[in-house]
Amino acid sequence: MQVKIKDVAKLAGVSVTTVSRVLNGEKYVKDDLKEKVNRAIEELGYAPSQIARSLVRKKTNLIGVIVPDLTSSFYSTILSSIEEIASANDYNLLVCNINEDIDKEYKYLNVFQEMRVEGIIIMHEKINEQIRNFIHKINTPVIFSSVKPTDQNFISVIIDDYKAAYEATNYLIELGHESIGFIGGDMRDVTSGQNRYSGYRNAMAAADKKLIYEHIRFGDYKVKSGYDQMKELLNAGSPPTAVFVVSDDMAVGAMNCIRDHGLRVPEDISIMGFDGSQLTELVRPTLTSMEQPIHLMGKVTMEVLMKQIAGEAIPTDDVVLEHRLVVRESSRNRNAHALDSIKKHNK
Amino acid sequence: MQVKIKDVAKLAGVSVTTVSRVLNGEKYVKDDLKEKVNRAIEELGYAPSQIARSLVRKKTNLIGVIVPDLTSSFYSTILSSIEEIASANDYNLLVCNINEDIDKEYKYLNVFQEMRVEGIIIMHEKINEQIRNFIHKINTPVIFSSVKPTDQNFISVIIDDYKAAYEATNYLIELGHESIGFIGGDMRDVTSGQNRYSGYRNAMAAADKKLIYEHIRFGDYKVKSGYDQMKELLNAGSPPTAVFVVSDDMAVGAMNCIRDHGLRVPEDISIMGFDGSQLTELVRPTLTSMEQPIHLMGKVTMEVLMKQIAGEAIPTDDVVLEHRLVVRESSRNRNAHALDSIKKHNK
DNA sequence: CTGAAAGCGCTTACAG
DNA sequence: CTGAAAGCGCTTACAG
Repeated sequence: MQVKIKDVAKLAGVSVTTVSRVLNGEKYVKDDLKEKVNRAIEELGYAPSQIARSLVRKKTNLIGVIVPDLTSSFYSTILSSIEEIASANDYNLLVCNINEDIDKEYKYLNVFQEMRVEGIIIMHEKINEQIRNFIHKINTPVIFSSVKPTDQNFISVIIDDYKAAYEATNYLIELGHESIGFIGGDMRDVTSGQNRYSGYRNAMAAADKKLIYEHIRFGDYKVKSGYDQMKELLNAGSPPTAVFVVSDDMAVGAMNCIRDHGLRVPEDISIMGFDGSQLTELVRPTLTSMEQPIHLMGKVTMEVLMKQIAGEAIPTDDVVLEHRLVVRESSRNRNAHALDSIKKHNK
Repeated sequence: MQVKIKDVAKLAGVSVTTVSRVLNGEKYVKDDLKEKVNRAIEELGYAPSQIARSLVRKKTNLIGVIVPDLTSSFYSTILSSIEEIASANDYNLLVCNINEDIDKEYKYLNVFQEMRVEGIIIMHEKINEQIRNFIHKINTPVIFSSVKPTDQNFISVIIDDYKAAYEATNYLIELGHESIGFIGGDMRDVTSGQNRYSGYRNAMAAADKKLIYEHIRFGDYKVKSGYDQMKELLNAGSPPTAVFVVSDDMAVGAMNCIRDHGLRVPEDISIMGFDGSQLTELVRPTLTSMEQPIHLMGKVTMEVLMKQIAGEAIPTDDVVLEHRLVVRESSRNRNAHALDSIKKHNK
């Protein structure tokens, strides 16, 4: 039922070759023929089939993207940035939301292969053996964004999570805090689990602060787990005066928990988040956070992937972007706490 | 370089027809041949080209989705829900983020046509003449989700925005509020602009409350505009004791503004949001909101679209889902305000 | 500058 | 149960 190139050719009184030439903007078509063809196209409302075209050109202009959770502000911001660059370069995005479902990921990876996507972007690192093998087997460029799986053969666009966590912790130490709690991520995640935890521990060690294991908890990056872990932390004897939380979502949950327990941020407890999500400016008090360049991360991911596809200088190393500490209302000097206590005492 | 069906046939020592039969799970293939073929597929790591398959079957399994803003929690939740149903039915999503760029939408619509998507989902209603004509011209099913353009020929999955806004306003009236402000959306939007405003006005009229035009402002649904509009509203003489804000994002902005002005929610001003986004539970005080069934909306959108594609009973009318008032901490009885004032006075 | 023909990688009648 | 052949809607050498 769809009108095809043959119909256009017939109406214009030329060969399909000529129509194809006009379609692809080739020179060497006489103006009058070109005009006839364009009129026929217009009249029939013809749009060339990208499917047929892909088959012969062996180029689909498709990129497959695997997102862990579309409803997360962090990932959807990266995705939106990827989409912007893709669209500007005539690439289209096939989007898969896996929601913890590793089988769905494998299924989608197969779909990507069948669709002959030109490149694949993956935004999580919990890849299993099956997926690892699959990625190695297909000869489609794959790039990881915001995460780095253990496998050295994959390239990633990331920040230095260890260093960022170290600096975040150090900032709290410099504020004069002695006991600094930690709410980490999934320790199966190298990037956001292990590296951030190491950064915290080493910063504490370097400053001769001892780790209090009741002040160290692990969540799943989401708001609710931040709330739940903070609750455990508050119930564990004397709470810390500052907590470094490795995602802004969890940090917001932690702040809510503190508030619901009748304590105040930052007067009683300082909170430091991680990511630089929209939430930081939204909540009250606003959230101090070790920020990732989220938008840039998506942009660079897509740009590097396009280079890989073009066969240009394939980066052999990860692309490491700059993190940035943004101080807002949720953190303050330990001395301020002391003053507050005095004030309270004098009341 | 990609291995193709011919390679599999050669290795298995059968015809491509037989390979195709095995691939498509047809009966009438002897077990031993089937096994040979499967072994060859395995050995070569063969994955059939969906491109070639689409061309002959005239079926792409592709759905095009146009999202106004991927980073918005409202749209990304709908999208995630659409993706869930699509994926379960072997449909893949081509996602376009337009970010207010109407030209990008038109461009993408053309891409959708060239990609021969089987259906199109659009989540915004500011469609212009060009887009309207285009949608009418192509014979691909189109469905609108969460919005309803003026054009009667398109079908939408929505809530009754007028009624929802009426009830939201009425709830504030029942709480005893006399002066109820309003922060609306874009009046060029029928669904979320005009209908919600009408609901507010008629509810006020029905209760004999007079409209105070200094208490009526319009934003763009985003947090910042909620903040800005609330500021204007607070500066306009005596502020209202309650404000109905037509998006949760704006409502959060409004709450922050109130707080930054040294006033409290809900003690001084009650706030009612709209949408039922994740933010409602995240912010403190938690946000009372007239909620849309966001997740269901995405699900139903995709389900109805699949029916349209299958040519089954095409719905001639919009699908109207139920809204729901969820009361949280940001709203309270006007009497409570009075009591608060007295308390303050007696201090 | 223009067109006939081959081919992209599959599926599907058709014949056996 | 199996295979040769035509065809899906394009593009691209090739020849003129």
